Amino acid sequence: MRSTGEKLSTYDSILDIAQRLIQSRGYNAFSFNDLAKELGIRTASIHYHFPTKADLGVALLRRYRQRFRQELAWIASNGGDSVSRLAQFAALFERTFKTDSQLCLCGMLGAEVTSLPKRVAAEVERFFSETELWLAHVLTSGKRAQLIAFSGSPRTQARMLIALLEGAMVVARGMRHNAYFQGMARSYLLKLKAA
Amino acid sequence: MRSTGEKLSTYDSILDIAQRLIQSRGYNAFSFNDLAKELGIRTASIHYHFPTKADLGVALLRRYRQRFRQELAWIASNGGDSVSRLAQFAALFERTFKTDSQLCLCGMLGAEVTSLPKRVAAEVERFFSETELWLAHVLTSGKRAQLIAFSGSPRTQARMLIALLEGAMVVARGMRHNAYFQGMARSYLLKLKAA
DNA sequence: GTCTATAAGATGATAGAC
DNA sequence: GTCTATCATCTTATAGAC
Repeated sequence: MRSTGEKLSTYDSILDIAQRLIQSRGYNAFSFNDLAKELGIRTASIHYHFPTKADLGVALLRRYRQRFRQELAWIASNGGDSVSRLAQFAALFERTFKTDSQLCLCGMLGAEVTSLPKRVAAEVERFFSETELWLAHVLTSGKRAQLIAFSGSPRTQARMLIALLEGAMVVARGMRHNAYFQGMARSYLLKLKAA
Repeated sequence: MRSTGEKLSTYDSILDIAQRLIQSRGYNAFSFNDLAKELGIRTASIHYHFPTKADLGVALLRRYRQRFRQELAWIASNGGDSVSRLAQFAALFERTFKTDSQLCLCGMLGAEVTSLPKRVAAEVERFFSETELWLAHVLTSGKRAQLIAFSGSPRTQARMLIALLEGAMVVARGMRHNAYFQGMARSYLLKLKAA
């Protein structure tokens, strides 16, 4: 239990900074030196907490997946219906992008996956699998309750929504057009609503 | 005019290899050494053709944009209707991904844009702007001819399709699930068809 | 837990010979 | 156009002192 204002451990701070750097520059474009400079310590000290860069990557993704699972659990249990859950899901991505046009951590790493340590790549894979499963479940419930209408399998529909959100971040960045996100997720979700 | 079997110039070969490497690993994960090894020459020789890595990036993106424009021009002029044009557009991306699960060059660079030389980033931006414009035009024609139905602006709809395709590539890669693409673009295009 | 010192290797880049 | 030689810099990582 962490009380308000308590100073973060070096371990946690390293993960925080690494996450921000990866979401904005990518795994291959941040270094132990970047972390060391921001923290005001030496790179050797980073290696004390994370022996290799791959170890840091794995730890970061484990934390990221756990936090994301918690967000999904909260959305699933806060009383909203399926339509509202999808909107809240999309809002998670919108919120991330609003911060300095940051990508989803796994969106970035998905693009870079070929040049990533295998253990890190495996964590990325798990993130998408879990997310797809959760979304497919929401879509299935929504369809059964006749709140949502779509053709094809819930899994394909889940994939479309994830791809749309991840892609929207990538393209919005590529175009350096921050309002890009605005209409898009909304447009898509509107179409899912049963008439 | 290049006759069949004519040997590629070193200049062109460099661009070819660089493109493949960026589409599979990213701009920050390929080096002049990678190019040199594949070509059987030294890195100094690469610098003769492209003084800096940024120069190489800009030249590559100019060529990529030009080729992409030609593909779009062909699609616009080969007699198909709007629905067929959208399908052919999506097929361009599907084809790219089928080759060793490569990303769209600008999808990859869009993700990496924050750590890219400014001149390179500017080329990425142009790619997306041009593509969006072309797609919006096709969508507008299709709607006018009552072949396509959608709500919202053609531009938003164009963005959705681009985001969906770019995102699908990123996520399919992240999941190392090559069949991911299969249903998705198809599902989306089906929904666009006027009843 | 953090430091200094150090290592081995990669990277983008240049000068000048052939 | 390609080479050798060389450069400064960065990068991940380790050993051992404090």
